[in-house]
Amino acid sequence: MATRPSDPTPPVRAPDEVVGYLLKHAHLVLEERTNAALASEGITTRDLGVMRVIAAGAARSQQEIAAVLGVDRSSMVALLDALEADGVVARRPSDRDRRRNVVELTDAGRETFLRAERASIEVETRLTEPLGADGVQRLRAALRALLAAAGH
Amino acid sequence: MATRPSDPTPPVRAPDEVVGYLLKHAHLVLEERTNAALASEGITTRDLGVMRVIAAGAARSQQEIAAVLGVDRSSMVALLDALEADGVVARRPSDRDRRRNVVELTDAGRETFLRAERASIEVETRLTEPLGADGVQRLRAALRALLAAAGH
DNA sequence: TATTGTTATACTCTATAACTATA
DNA sequence: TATAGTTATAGAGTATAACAATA
Repeated sequence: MATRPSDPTPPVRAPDEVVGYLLKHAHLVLEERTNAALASEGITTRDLGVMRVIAAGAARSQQEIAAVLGVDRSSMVALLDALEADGVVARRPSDRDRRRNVVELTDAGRETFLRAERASIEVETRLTEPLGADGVQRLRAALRALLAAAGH
Repeated sequence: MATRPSDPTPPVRAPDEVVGYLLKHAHLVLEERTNAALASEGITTRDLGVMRVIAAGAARSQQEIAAVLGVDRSSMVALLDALEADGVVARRPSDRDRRRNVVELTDAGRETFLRAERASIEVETRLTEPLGADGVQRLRAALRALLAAAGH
């Protein structure tokens, strides 16, 4: 297996040459810092993700929100329970299909979202500062291309 | 940034404009495909990560391996138990400090590692194909810079 | 019959604290 | 006293399957 081009011996890669390692650790540090920045709002990075999908109008029912975030609909229930208990989102049965819940931000939720999104952007900007504005855009484009190649 | 510089209303970002969202989903799809490619070797993406740290000589004791991978030393125990039961790694007490375990790949483990790393590289290459070889290198550089900015 | 939200449940991954053996 | 590995345990986060209400 060492000599044939069709079956090469791979080099031993250092962990930080591996894209998966880099993606995982970059995500972990960004999430950790965002959580710290959102602590005063009483929400987590994941909560902000849910609120952002709602605020962006990218989804309306619980199942649609879950699909955008890539989690199961059953996992969305507890997440929305907590946000509803905090008074930042509201659920109401859809007029057109009463099986579905229309999920919306409350007035307080919109304010919380704007403050939290501002803090989140600040963390993201600070952490990606060494890349420059162009670099961040290229990073986003590369990750989107990777996801598109995977059919996402 | 719409009116007052010190207290701007953030735009409502689409989820796929958010770096954290892109990092998380890119990592998930890469891990999922790597797991599928490694299934025939009987190891997971995480197992390969551990074996890579050992193979690269980036760490020798269990605690050092755990530190490189960013997990607790107690989490490393079960991980190594499974790999040792599979016969791909071996633990022996260090001669110089008998509290520490020197962790090494067995002969079979080295072969498993080479096959698995080859499969892992193939998955990574296929998924990052639309970026081109330069694009992948720029992606790695950007993620390393981000981690370096965070002190990692 | 199929679908939405829900519940009960279990599984994976992880960390914390306490233990042991060594230093 | 401090450290490496281990164990017991608990907390997130997740999914699967079954149920009620509705389509």
